Amino acid sequence: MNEIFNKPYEAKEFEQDTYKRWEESGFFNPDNLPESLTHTSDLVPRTFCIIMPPPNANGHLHAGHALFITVEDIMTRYKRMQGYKALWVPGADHAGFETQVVYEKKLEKEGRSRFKMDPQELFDEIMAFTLENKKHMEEEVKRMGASCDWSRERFTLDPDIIKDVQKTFVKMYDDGLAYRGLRTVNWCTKHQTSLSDVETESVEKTDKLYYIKYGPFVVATVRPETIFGDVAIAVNPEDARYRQYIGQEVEVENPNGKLTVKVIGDESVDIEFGTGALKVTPAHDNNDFALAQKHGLEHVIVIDQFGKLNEKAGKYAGMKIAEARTKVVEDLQAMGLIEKIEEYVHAVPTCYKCGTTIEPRLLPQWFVKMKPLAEMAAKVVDEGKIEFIPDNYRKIFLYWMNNTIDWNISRQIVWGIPIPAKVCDDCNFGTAEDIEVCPECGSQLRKDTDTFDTWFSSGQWPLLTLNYPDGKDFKQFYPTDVMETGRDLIFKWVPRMVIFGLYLAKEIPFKTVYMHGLVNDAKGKKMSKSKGNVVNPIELIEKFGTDALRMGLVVGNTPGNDAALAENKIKGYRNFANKIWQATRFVLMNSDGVDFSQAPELTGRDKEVLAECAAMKGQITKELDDFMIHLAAENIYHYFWHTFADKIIEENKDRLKSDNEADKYAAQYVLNEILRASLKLLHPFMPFVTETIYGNLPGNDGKMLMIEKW
RNA sequence: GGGUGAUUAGCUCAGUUGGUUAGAGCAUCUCGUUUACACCGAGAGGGUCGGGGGUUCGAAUCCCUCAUCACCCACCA
Repeated sequence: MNEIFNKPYEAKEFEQDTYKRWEESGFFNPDNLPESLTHTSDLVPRTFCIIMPPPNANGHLHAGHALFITVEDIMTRYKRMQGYKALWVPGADHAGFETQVVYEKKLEKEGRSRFKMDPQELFDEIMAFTLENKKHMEEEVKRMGASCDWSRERFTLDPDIIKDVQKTFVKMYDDGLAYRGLRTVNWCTKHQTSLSDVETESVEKTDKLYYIKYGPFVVATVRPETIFGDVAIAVNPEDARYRQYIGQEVEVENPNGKLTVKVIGDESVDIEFGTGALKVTPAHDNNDFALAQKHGLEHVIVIDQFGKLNEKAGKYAGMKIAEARTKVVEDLQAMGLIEKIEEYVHAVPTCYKCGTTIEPRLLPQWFVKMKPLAEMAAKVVDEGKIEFIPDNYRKIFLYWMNNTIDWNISRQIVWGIPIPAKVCDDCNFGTAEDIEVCPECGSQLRKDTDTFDTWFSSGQWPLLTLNYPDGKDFKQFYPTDVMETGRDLIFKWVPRMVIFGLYLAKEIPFKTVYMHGLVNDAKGKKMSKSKGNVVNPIELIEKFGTDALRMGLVVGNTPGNDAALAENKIKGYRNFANKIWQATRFVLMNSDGVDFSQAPELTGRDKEVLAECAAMKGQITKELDDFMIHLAAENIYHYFWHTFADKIIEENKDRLKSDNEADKYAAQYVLNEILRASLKLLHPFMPFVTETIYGNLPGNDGKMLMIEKW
């Protein structure tokens, strides 16, 4: 027996070396898997593929990463051992806006600002920062035991990725699916960029609702400071109070003087709300913009990109929104134009990173026409071509796909993939063609300086990583088998991958979507820096070992639901790792030098026990096939500890001391059989301790459990 | 205003298409230093499965309803 078994299992002593051995073996790359494992009677070997959701390369791994790496690694190792050519493609995401925000904070601390920097210089700095963090991230993924193929790792800013992403844009432009549009977009006045709808967060806020006397009407508004941008008053055509005004022009008064606005009738106006009369400010409200489009109204911009009123606001020019609001209300009050003020609770969109209230801003941007694309995506899901685990995410997906609005893909930040377009500043024209002069107004075109929304590139990730359209990997592994990702990405990411897959490759990108929930603290509370309850997975690895952390993350953690992560739980699995170690020690101590080539004379009980072990294998297999990882992990744990160690080993202790050589041999045989079988079943969950043990079993020199047949 | 999930032992959670006395880990208590392991073993206590109603021979599981919590979505200004 190898002397390493003479002391308790200490994960730290073995894990890093074991990972190195795996990497050096080359078996993370499915092309290197031995035929003895992958060979089937079919001509084409069975494949299995997972594309890793590329972690943001702007920091360290958190508990959520640890969970998804564990789940995906379990799936991959399981399939690999089953003889599939298993490919798990790692990646790193430049995470455009996210990283830019992280870097801006860093600049702020240093007393610098991106707005005073040359764009290229800023880009280079963020690139250096990202590449440094990318290394940390990769190291940490390795420490989790991830059996992904590093030779295929991709970064979302790899030159060929950039080229392919830009190509997709041009194709969409040619197909009429990407267009330059002028409309109100979600503008963050702090970060000076527009955001898509999924990048805003609705926050409940109590504001004042001002009832303003406005010509023959009283209008209710929370934004009196936009009054200078009003172009109309809208009422419901059904509303008997106001019907007679529709179509007329009326004179209204504001602190800057008198204004003539049109009265329009529109069913979207709620008769019950406020006074039933709505002031229309197309440049600063999404709703009003839609109304203006419909009724052919002009728009007057009164607030600039920094959230300050402009010259159109007369004496309020230069004031910030909040200040202007107070002042305008004061002045209106002095003029006797405020009828009443009410408290009003409503949901306000804010920047999901800094919480700044989103300012709807009229801006020419690139949009993706979502309707036809979303319909394709909804169709394949409706037809059951993509399975969701748990199934209720299918409903959420469909709801989302049936309620899309056009996707703003322009970001006014440097950290991203440049949009390959030419735009006209004079008439808002834009084109993906390489021309110099605006065909609309004759002005000189300029190169668009905006970059793509991150999700525009990550949405194509399965295609990009597998080298669509001509790559060998694409032909072999697309569509992929499982997309395992966080439940919060059901909107942001999953639909976009389906859409791009269907649009470009004419085929779904994955057959199964597996959603994991959040990892919370021991009490089930959300981890947050401010609460100080954030657990660092690497610290837990240092303390208890990766295998223990993996089990702690996975046991009892049902797909789609949030999980509580307690140190005690992980400690329990650290103990379990040692239990496996000690049981091995016992078995080896009692069968030193025994040659198992002879068939043993098994007792009835032996046969029963072996049959039980085989049944356990069947059960774990079924549970893994059904993506019930939480059950599989718990069952193999329970089997090993409470059946194998507590019962079978105990039962056999006397036989091992027996003088009856045949019976002793049978006992040794049974224990060895079950030990080896259990190590295989445990390996996807606890790869390090099982691999370490396996390599130290007699006769196993150089053999790897990782590629043993399941 | 919509939607989803949750509610099971002191705590954190399982319970796979309804089927024998409802499970695990941790915690608690009792016993045990038996040469694999105290990061251990043997055993014990502890739950009217959120409330109410219904379907069924049978419900933690299916249906209705109410309550509480969590999360997500939302352009009534």
